[in-house]
Amino acid sequence: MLAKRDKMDLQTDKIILESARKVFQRSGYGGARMQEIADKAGISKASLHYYYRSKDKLFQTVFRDDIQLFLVPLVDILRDPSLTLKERMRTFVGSYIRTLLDNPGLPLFIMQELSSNPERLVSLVEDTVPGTNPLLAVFIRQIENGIEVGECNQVDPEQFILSMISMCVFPFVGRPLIQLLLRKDEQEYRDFLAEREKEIMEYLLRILFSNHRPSDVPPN
Amino acid sequence: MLAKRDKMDLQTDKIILESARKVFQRSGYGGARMQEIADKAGISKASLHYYYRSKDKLFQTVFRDDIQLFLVPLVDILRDPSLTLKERMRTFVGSYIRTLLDNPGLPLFIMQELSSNPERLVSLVEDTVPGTNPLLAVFIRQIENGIEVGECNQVDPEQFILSMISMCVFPFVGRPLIQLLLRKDEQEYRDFLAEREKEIMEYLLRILFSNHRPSDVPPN
DNA sequence: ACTTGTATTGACTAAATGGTCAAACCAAAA
DNA sequence: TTTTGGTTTGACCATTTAGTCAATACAAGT
Repeated sequence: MLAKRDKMDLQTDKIILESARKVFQRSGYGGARMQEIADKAGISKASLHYYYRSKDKLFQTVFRDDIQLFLVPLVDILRDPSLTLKERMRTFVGSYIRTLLDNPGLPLFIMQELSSNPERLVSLVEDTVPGTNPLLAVFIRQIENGIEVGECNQVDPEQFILSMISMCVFPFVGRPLIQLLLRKDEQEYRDFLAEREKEIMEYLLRILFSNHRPSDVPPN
Repeated sequence: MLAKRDKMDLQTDKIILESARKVFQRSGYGGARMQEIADKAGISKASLHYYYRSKDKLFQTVFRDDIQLFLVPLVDILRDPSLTLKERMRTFVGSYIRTLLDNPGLPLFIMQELSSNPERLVSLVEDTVPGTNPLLAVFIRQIENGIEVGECNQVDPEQFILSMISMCVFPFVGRPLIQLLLRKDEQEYRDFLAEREKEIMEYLLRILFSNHRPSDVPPN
């Protein structure tokens, strides 16, 4: 009775989504078991099906939420027209690493499912991110402009952006392996990732601005 | 009869491993189906069990091979004592991107399985890579040395190495998503990745050597 | 107290899945 | 030709899994 009330207050369907998210993230769609999700949510498997008719429906809901969580900050920052080049980079790196510190399992899950079922990509991504077309256009334009006026070094804008994303995301995707290579425990690795924001920015500035020196990080 | 001979010549167990690799890479351990592996290898499920007694045994074999393929070049280059700093970086990036171009699905598979079953990590990785201890020691020492003598910029060696690995590996892990963002088809993306080797080296040199200018790429 | 609409579950089903086995197959040795 | 050894498979089994359903519990309105 009390238990039931508690669940009601916490919204059973939200609890289910949280449990499902964990199980799907760890095992993928094929490896996930409805029973395990039900157990983790503290309900029966029948109740689980009462809320979400099928495994597929449940997965769709979880995946849609996750891909949105993963893409929205990226997209918003990448094409915000009011940001300068340096601001855009700094905002992206900071915001992204913070998002991922809160959801460490997110990228690997999305990559795995997208890779094993690429068809879902088109419909869901274009569903989540309206107007995919000019996603990187603003960013690329800014870099090209910087090169033209001689402020920036010659870089391929696409390669540069991919490098920025790589440096932010990969430490979360490859976490177990890197953690072993660097011989760090959970807490040490978290600290290492938090430190990483500053370090990445430093790298990006050095790549892009040949006259950049460590001292001119704080201003701007 | 002919079919059977063909299979014999090509070593049935090798065919099985190739099929299993593909299925495991796409679906993970939990999502993979023995029937699908058998079908892809052109044999019956019973034959599949004749060669590899259980799904677990088959997976172990595939995974062991893959993690070796993934780690050996990394390890060998990272601690080869005869390489200079720049040589080490150049060799690593070149060799690694080429390895991954031949096995694009490798990193994501390893990351996924390592993440859902981290215990396997310790035993298998330390099994595959003997003496994990001084893996990054040589590399880190070289960077620290370069900083001391004023040749290199101030960087955290661990963060720098992680960035190098990230830029090489992530484009393969995040392939479907990035391919969509950059609007490239298969061939365009392959070309993009092949180009990437030069671009990454340029970035790494700029990060590490403040006096580096685009012109001094070719010599050493 | 009775009704009503929602939430919950134990028991069940049908299909899928990993795994087994005896029988058949086949090339090469005897 | 017969035997022998490894190879292959159809049929089968036990277990697991997603999904169903009738029965129950329960809070709220009447």
